[in-house]
Amino acid sequence: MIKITFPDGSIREFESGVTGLQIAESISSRLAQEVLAASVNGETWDLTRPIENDAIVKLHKWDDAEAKEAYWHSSAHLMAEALQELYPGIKFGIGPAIENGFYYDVDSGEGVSIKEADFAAIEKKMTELTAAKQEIVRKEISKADALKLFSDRGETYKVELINELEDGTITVYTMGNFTDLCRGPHLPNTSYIKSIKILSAAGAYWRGDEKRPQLTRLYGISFPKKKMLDEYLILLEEAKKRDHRKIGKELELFAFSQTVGSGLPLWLPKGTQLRLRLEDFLKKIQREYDYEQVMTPHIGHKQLYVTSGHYAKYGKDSFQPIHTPEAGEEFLLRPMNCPHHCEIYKAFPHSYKELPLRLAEFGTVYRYEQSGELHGLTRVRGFTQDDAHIFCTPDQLKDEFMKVMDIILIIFKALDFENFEAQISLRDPENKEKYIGDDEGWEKAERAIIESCEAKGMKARVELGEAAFYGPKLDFMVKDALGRRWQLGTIQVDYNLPERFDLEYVGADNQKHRPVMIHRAPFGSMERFVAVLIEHTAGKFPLWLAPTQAVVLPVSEKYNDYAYKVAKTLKKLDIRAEVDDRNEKVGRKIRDNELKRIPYLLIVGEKEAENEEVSVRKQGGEDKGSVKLSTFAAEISSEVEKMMNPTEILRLIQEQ
RNA sequence: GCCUAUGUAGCUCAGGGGUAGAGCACUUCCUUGGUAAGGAAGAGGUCGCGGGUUCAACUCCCGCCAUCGGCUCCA
Repeated sequence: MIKITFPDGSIREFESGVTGLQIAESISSRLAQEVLAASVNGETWDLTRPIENDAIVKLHKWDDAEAKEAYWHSSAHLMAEALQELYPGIKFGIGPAIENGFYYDVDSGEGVSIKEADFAAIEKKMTELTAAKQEIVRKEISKADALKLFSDRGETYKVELINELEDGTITVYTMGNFTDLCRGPHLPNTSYIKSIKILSAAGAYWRGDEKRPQLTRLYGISFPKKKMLDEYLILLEEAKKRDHRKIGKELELFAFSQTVGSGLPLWLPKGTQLRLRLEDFLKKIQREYDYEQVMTPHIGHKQLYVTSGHYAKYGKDSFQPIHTPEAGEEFLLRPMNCPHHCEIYKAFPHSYKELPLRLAEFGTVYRYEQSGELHGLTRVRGFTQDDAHIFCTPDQLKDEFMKVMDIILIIFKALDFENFEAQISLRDPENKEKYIGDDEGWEKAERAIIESCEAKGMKARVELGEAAFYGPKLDFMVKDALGRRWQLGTIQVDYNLPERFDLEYVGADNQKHRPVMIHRAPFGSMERFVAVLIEHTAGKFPLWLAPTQAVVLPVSEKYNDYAYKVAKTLKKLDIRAEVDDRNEKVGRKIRDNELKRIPYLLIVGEKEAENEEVSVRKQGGEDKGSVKLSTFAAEISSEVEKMMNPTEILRLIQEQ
């Protein structure tokens, strides 16, 4: 007999060799139906794998991540089995469970490609296999046997994987005629998988290496109930409606032109208004935090980037130099603002008394992103960073770093970005040559970031090898409508550029010292931030950001003049209003999708026109009745003012 | 850059070797104290761009450009 300890601390005895499924059956038949995987001493196991010794056991139902992983992983195998039947000779790469569903990388052979049109057949075959209720059987095998098994079948990709594994740790899983190299865990049999959808096919390089063959990656998802699949598909549809590219077009925020160039966004009047509001908000915060605004050109002499190290690292993959007609000089479109700001620092000598010096600029930069990488406003070739560079003494670094964290938190709070993830990106210790600068500087910088996060109580994931080539950083990531992660705010410590630009200050000891630099961009870039903001709000912006804050609706043609007068008066008070005039010959009707997103509707008719009033209705909210135009304007202004108050927001954060 | 798909009216999309279609939007008129209102009439397209095949190409073939979903990359 063995002792099984449950999560609630209770202990029960079972025969040695009992399985997770049997334990579930002993508790209740309903649990046995719903359980999908088991954790044994913290490791996820197949439900059918015998437990030989005393163990702590937790049973996982669908809602646990462990259960979903086993479920989708088995689904990936099921898809592979179906593919093996449909495409004889197909070779398999890897096929894991992912955040939403699973994929399998396959090589369908010369001249054979699996396309969207084939999905239905694959789904059908998979469904057949689930109906067959095939047992999924785990087996431990020796490395030699594994190599033989897979090389006999010509599974070159699997053989490569096996070669890297330790003998004695190798397991395979078999279902029907399909056997796959796999660590597991898996479902007991294929009948658990009920509703299946193949979602997309895409190319993916073997082992993520663009020099190696490109396999076909088939993405799919599966659920234990048809209703869950339907709900998921509806969710995807809903997410597509929030796509910033769609809403950006509907609300006339931004556009692209083939003639201007791909990845070069054009900000339309309303989008520009939205963006300027965000910029004003940040400027206001920066005034409180003692930043100074600067302005620098969009191009710089090639030598500037040679000095900064950017040219050596990225010169060939950037927009190529601009040449002058006579002097034969070379200028680059700037890929970043820091070198310019370093030159500002160098323009005058500095005393320790002036530090920290915080130079801020909404600086537009140009980067030649690969054509396949461009994506709406989130990945573009010309964009504006809400950049600032802080030059400080080493002693001031941590304090400055934490102040920048505050700014980012204020912004995320003000815009209700609750679900951000913080990531500390450090150097890859294995590949130090990829980075510029000495070990000591790197270690100091990395320590400063980690300690700041600790001091602020910020939970951050640490990623090795994700640092910028000139220094470690703390990034803030937010998901878009479809769950894709985008990096927004970033804070980067840099001991390196001050060295390269030979930046100095005179200390209290009257000696020259090297300042430390912090690069930071709370929004990241205005383009990407606005994109994510659009997807978060589905284009229904808070009042203070709304591209149009009120729409004026005359009840009939007689009151058109008054409606236009109202809109004009409001605009003078910095409240953006438009007239939706159904009779006006030259006017543009407000699109219905847009109308729903405008916070206030102002209805004007005879009574209002006589008394200089408007009849106010809040979208999706109460009818405020008729009020004086000036009263309405004052109310909106004070509401906007309140929402744009950084000290108030900081107070709110500290209260939590 | 690579793999898959797509490009037809302002928008969403259908179509198909022989003069280009729908719904919504737009214009005019009638009706309307209104939040995707109804009726009637009308206007709107070099079918992404460039070649080729053909008596004839928006449709078939080739190349390019742009876009979607991924991969790689990401200062």
